[in-house]
Amino acid sequence: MATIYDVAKAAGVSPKTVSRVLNGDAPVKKGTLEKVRQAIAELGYVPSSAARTMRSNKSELIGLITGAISMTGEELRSSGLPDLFIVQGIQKAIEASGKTLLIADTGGKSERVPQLIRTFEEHRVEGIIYVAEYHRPVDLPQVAPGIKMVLANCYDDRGTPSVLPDDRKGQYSLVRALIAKGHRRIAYLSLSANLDATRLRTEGYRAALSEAEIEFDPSLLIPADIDVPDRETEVQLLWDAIDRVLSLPHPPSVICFGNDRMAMRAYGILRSRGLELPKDISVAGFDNYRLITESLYPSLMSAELPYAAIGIRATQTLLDLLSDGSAAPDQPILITGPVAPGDSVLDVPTPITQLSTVGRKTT
Amino acid sequence: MATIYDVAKAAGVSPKTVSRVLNGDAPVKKGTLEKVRQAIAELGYVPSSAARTMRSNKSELIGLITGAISMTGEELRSSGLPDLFIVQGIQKAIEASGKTLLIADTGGKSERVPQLIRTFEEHRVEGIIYVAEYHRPVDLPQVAPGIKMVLANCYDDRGTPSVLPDDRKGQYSLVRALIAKGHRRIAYLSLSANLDATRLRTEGYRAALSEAEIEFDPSLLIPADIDVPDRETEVQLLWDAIDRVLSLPHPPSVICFGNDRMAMRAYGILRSRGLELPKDISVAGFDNYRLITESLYPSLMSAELPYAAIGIRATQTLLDLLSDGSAAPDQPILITGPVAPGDSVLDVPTPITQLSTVGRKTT
DNA sequence: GAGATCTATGACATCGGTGTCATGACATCG
DNA sequence: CGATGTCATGACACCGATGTCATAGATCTC
Repeated sequence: MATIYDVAKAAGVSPKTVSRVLNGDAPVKKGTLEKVRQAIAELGYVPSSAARTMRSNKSELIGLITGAISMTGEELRSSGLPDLFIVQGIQKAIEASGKTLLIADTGGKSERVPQLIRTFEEHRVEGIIYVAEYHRPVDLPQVAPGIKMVLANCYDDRGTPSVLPDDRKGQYSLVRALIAKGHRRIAYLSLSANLDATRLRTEGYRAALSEAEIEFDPSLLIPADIDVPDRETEVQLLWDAIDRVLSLPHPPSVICFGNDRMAMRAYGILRSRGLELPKDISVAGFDNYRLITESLYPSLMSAELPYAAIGIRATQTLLDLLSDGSAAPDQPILITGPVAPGDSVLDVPTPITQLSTVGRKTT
Repeated sequence: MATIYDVAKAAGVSPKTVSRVLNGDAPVKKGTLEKVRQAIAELGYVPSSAARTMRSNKSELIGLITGAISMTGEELRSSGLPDLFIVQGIQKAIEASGKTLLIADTGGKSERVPQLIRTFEEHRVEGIIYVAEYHRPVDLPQVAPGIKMVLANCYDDRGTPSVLPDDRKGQYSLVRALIAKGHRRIAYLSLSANLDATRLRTEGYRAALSEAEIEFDPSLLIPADIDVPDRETEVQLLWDAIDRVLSLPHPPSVICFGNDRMAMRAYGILRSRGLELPKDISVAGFDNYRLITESLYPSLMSAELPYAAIGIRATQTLLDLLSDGSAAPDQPILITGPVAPGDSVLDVPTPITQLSTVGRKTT
């Protein structure tokens, strides 16, 4: 591969002049410029970023650690591919900044993270973004001083800058939309109860209820997606949970599910019980995983967490840290998303007079 | 960040000796070794890959060009995420080789490819893998001599080494499995007719039929997934195609779809016509996109193209080219996959005596 | 015991860019 | 017209590794 010396020789100038042409950091005579340009083109010269990095001590590299790529196969998660959307957002934002992204995948094994960080350190990345597969706390090894770090979809107790989905507000907005459509008996079959997301979403669910003066009914709230290995058990759990809320003396008019996949399964389960959607029962999902929400019939109403935006925001946070050395945010940055409409939720015509009454009866 | 000189000074030896400790390429006295090791640990020294690359002219970098990451959002493709699985396979294989992967995403804009290649050239990657989003011909710009290239899920007319899914065999195996279950009237609602995949799969479909001495009936073969912008039209096309085959004087007992998403939609359409699955009509998909095949009820039978394996194979091909300079394969390497069983296909009890008769009547 | 061989280490040059400083050719100014 | 400034360019050192070669001792050989 041609070097700057080859170009210099071919153009009959010094390497430094070629450098000036490349970087435009000093005036070069028109004729010289032409000669150099031509030599570059003829030799197919491409400058070496390794040499540049060495001289300038700036790599223009950003490291990204994720499990998103490797996790799409066998262990396909139920919620869609949130971390992949985050990676997508990061990708876009980095590209716009002109830096280069090094992506390392954990392959699902967090014990490999130190090794990945080590590789990044060897390449002298300027910053690292760590993307978690779901909203959770993490405990990462310290990185070399001078390398900035930002967490996406996760947080630690060390004050590392962090960007998180606003699960609380997501569920709040969804339930609020259901109430606006006239629903008062709203069941919530959530994900596993020990997830941060579930805790926050439950808060949002209750906040929306209380705002509408609907009393919270514990029998309408069931964690129905405990992490079990096989699909059979998963489906049984869901089936059972649906059965429980439908058998209540005062059954719900709408069921919210912890994610779109649960809702998709529920379509089959509800129909096999002879219920028509959304006439007999309304359904709402979570994540707005479009493959599901838009392909199902009727289309599924769902709360969307803007994962791409999380990635973009995390990248911006990092780039800010790198450029103006601005102070790191000391609180997690929360990103909120819209509610995706869908035909899976019935508009319940509720006369205003009845509305408050029903609300009280329901309790 | 500490350099090898800092370590040398701290340990009271020459930089070269530190280098020897790092690379183990020459004997070092035990005492010296200890001193150097300790200095490295104390200073948190990590060697600079930029400097190494410069000296050795070996970057240990592999470039990957794909649209997989950016294409998971809005323009979610109907077939699942084949290219993402390929990327996943590549990721795994590269990692095992000890090299580092640079991932660049086209963002769906192929005109950006030259720019991405340029970036890779600056980083002096040793090889580039190009992953296409679906099985198709490509025409990529020439890369700098010395950089090897391998195509995954695509091919060109320049003899660039290429790894492809065996679409022909995939559909062949699927139809063969259907025939083994006793089906003789097999409809095929394919993807757009001008795709390589469709051409090859149709070949496979016909090969399986002819092997079983079932005459090919053109009215059972309908391209039903023309690329249209809106979902409404897509669904209408599918609805119409299903209608056409079901209205035939001799309707099919099973319908194959061009991908799992079409099959998923068909579930709703068929049911809304009062048909029960799989009692009244059997259904088969393509891709074995697990999120769909395993979540649907009944679970969907589907042909699987092992995309991860394509990625792994492409990587191996590239690594081979890099190491022993072995000759590039002059024919595309075809990767075949299994048929995923599912409850969407009914076992048709067919007495052997009847079998051949039915087969002949069908024609 | 003198020369040959091996062991452990260091001096130095080099990879490909770029920052610093010097220099020669003009242009400008008092 | 000599002093000063600007423009265009080049010489040289340096970034952080490592290959090459040299060398001082230690060990071996006949």
